[in-house]
Amino acid sequence: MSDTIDIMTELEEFQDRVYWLVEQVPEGQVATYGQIATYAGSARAARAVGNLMRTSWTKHGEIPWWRIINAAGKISLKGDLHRPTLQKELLEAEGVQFSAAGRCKLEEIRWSPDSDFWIIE
DNA sequence: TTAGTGACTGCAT
DNA sequence: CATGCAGCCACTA
Repeated sequence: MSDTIDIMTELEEFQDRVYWLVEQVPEGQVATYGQIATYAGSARAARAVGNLMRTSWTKHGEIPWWRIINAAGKISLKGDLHRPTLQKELLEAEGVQFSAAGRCKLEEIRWSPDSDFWIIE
């Protein structure tokens, strides 16, 4: 019984962690779905992270959802038709540049948890 | 509780 | 590079 409760708790925490992590990504930097999934505790839940961004980005106005892109350094084009355009505009407004192929230099602007990440409880 | 779904990812072609 | 494909996982109805 406590097992079931623990599992449910973990799932809820995963979701909350994802939102929290996304909030940590600073302006001008980006993070990948897989990255967020990893730091949230489930390295292979990248797809699930994408789902969370898809289903509730409008409900979390404080979350910089546009700073989350795919591992190829590109903006995911699936789903909503207008969101990709808006996402690109928002990122470019922060100084993120995209190649003609729609790819940004992930190696240079990828966010990584620094000291304060571990200090915050 | 089960089955379907998708803003993903790494590897092969 | 661009596609295709199978594996993965949390969310939802």
